[in-house]
Amino acid sequence: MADKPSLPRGTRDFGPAVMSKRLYIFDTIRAVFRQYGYMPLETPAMENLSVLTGKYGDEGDQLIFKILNSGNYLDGISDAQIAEGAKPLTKHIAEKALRYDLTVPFARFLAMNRNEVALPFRRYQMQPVWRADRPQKGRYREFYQCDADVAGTTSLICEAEIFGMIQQVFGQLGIKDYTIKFNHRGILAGLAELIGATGQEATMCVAIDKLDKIGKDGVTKELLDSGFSATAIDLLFELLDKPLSESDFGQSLTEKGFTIPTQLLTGLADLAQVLEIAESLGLDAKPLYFDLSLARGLSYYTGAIFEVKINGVQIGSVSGGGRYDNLTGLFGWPNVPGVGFSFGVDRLYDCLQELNLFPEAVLQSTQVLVANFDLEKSQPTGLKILAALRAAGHRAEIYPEPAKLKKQLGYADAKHIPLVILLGEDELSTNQCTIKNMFSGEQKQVPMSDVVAEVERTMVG
RNA sequence: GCGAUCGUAGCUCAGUCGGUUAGAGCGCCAGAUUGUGGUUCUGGAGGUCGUGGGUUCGAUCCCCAUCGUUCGCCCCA
Repeated sequence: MADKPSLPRGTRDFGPAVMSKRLYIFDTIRAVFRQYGYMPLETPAMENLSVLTGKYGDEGDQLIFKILNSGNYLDGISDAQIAEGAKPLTKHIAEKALRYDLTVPFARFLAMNRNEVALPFRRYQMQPVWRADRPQKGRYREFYQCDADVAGTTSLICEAEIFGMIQQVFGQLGIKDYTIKFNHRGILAGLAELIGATGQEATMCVAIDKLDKIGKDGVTKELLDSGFSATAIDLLFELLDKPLSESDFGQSLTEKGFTIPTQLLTGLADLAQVLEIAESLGLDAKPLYFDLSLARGLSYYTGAIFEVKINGVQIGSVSGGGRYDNLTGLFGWPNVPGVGFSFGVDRLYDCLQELNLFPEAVLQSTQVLVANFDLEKSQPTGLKILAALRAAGHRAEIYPEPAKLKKQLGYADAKHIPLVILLGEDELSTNQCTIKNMFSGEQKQVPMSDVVAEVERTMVG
């Protein structure tokens, strides 16, 4: 036997059954993005390495998949350079790399096309990204991101509309019980200022973000290790102590006699306005929760941040995003603000699977199979019916070789084909055909001229 | 980058305290049933037990290495 083929670790094939379900999710999301005026964008799988490095921090740079130069990539490399080790050598032998996310390529695109894009520019992008990470549960080295961003506006309408898109996508996918948690980086920065840790909000945020994972003691330890004072940490937890809403939070701070930092006030005002716009848009306020402990890891967020969790399943957040001030600055186009979010398709898939929310129709590839008893005799009629069904817009196929009926029906069964048209001598001689419903087992003889109409009637019922 | 875990049929896994010919379920193919699938029964195909080395009279089993898997930490989606 030849060597068994295998896949690089952290990558997957998506077979037809899985793909059908994935496409259902992609199609739903795409339709909603378009409805909100977002335009499609695709960028190359590979970027110049210099575009990607330095954007994700040291750890991120390590996780970028580099592409070895073509030809003799050691040409012009001196022994001294080799002696320096792998890291400094990388940029000489690998000039290209696989994209690590969709945000940086988007920023690169904007900077390169700044004279052509009309701001505010809304784009969505659904493509795979690659990370040279160590795979584990729910983490892959190739996975899809579904991003939608709008660049060039500070309007809070965008934030509210993102909540709208999330609600619409979830509504269409049949997900009812979910929570959209939101917070604001200004509030977190203000919080840091209040506890006398100005400038250290990044460390603070990373720690807070883990609150529900490692608990209060874990966070305390991590902050102490990072050099926060015990009094600052106590104060932090006092402030974090579960305010009900963003307005209650502001109020409770005033009652406790704190002088509220400006950026905190701005954050609170922003969030209040987002909620107001959301209400005007007719959004459901129930899933929206202000959560002061939400921090999100990504450091480039500067305004509102949010994250979506589906309740009742043990799966992390399925969507998240936020506002940032300076998307394209690294590519030489300063002061372009933006806000964006993305859906985690793989996790959404797991949720729908667990909640059993994929519609039966998603699994059906072909709607009608034309079967035959004697291919030679029934072929002309079969092809005619096939063409008529396709012309009427139905997905139809003919069983292409002579085989026992048992096998043909088994094929229909395996492929979840709901209707089978049987063509044998009896049918041909009376100019009729038999339509079999594979779910109920019912059969019906109809005249050839009525086949399409009967198929349509059966599919509706 | 660190720490574990597991590699036996297409899939999920048993098993041999080291001993002739390595098993089951599911799946696949065929028949029972030459015009009827998803149920049932019968039969069949399919494995150098991840790879390389060592110990041994003898290794799928013990030891070492290597590759791969899965999971936790870091980080992240």
